[in-house]
Amino acid sequence: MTRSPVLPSAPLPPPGDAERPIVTVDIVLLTILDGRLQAGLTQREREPAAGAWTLPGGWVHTDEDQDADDAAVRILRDKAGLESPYLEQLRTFSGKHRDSRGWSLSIAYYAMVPGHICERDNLRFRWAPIDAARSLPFDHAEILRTAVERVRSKTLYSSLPVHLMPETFTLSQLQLTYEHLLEMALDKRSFRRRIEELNVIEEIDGAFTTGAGHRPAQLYRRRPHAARLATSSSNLPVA
Amino acid sequence: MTRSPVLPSAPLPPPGDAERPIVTVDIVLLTILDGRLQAGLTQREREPAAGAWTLPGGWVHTDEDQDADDAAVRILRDKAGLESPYLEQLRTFSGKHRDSRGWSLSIAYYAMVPGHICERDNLRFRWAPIDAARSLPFDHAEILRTAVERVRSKTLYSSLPVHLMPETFTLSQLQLTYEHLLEMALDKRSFRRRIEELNVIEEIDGAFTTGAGHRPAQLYRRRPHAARLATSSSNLPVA
DNA sequence: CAAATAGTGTCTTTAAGACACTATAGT
DNA sequence: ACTATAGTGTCTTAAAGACACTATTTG
Repeated sequence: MTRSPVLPSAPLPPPGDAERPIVTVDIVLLTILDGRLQAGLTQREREPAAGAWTLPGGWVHTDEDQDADDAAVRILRDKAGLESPYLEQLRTFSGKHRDSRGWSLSIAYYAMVPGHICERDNLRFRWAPIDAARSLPFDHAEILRTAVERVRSKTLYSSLPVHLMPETFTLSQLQLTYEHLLEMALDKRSFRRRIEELNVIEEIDGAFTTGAGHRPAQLYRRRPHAARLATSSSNLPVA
Repeated sequence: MTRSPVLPSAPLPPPGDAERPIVTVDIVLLTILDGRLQAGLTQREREPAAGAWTLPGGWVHTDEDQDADDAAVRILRDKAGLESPYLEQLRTFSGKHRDSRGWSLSIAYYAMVPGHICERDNLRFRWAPIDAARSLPFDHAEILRTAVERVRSKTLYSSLPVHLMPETFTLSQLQLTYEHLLEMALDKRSFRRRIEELNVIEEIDGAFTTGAGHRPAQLYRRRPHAARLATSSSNLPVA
């Protein structure tokens, strides 16, 4: 192939800084609370939309963040007091009109934590049932909807919801979590078969629930290899 | 919840332009050629890596692109002469070290076209078998690997590969395309059952292949609703 | 009619769902 | 002994795979 006689409308030097998009990271933080899927929201401190509750987010700090994953971890630490939640990139939302300050771009993530975490009350933070969060500012409602859709569809064939569980849990508790996520009842036998095949949790030898008025249940924990920061390929059905 | 006495390390005004990341779009353009999965590459015109073959990409033009999808469409038009290929966002790659010019961010897409398209030879463009493209500059090899992985895994449960087919095609040709993608043989009966259930292609009434030394084959086409620009949720298994 | 590929019938194997049954704690 | 939930056995149903068989063209 020879040199092109006419150059395609190819990039010349990097665009002037003024034309560079605004780059942020936004996070859909999910948990199960009161038997419902809830999203973590923070209250904005300044314009635009000062005072409004939004998805936790922030600028990418090119001086301190190695990459966008890093920025997401930092933001969750600062805004929700979380140390190592399960975190995975969702997708990037961009455009001229999604933010009044100009052409902007948000690398969106979703994160999952067990219920009853995030109780630092010096934070402007609260949980909201996902149905009550339909009217978030910017395009945050769309980001939330996309994340919930992604999490629900992964729930159908993967072990993603184990990241909503506490350190130790029973199979019945895990099944309840799946049922709250999917908003449908699951068959106990099929559920247990599926989870066992996925091979992501393990029995804790000799550890059982006590004190309930019925037969004690085996306690389980996540297998250690279940990473907290996932690449998008890690929970696919096996080929 | 009351106002926080100590502000979290929250964003102050937007970072100065100099600290904004460099934002590009890169595209993994795929086709089947010579019975193998191949990627479309363009030759870089300037530093860094001038002369090297890379994934087609370019700056986001905040003045003319409505959003990142728009930028991807423009880049494919300019660099590969394509008008409406199937296009879907893959994920965003970012970091301090992926480009020598500084903290950069690439919104990666994958695109799929029928073979024997893109034959404008005033373009610095060529096809390369994906195995021969392991040593692309920047992190383009990783982006390519991620895209191929995504496409292969979607092939297992979706109709994605119909976008690699020409206007009209036979079921045997479609099966061959799946087999080239997955690098495995598929059972004819199961394949036809699956495709029929997906409901994405339709018989062309009375149109058959001719001239081959054997029984003619029914010709098919994509059903019109099969969008060329997909959101990530559109090809999921049904709930 | 021989060769080659298109397309179908149907049996086998595997996975998913339904659902009853047994197990074991607390009261 | 009764209740409530944990956990298992097993039959039924649906999906996937294997593979032989029929169909229809060209030469």
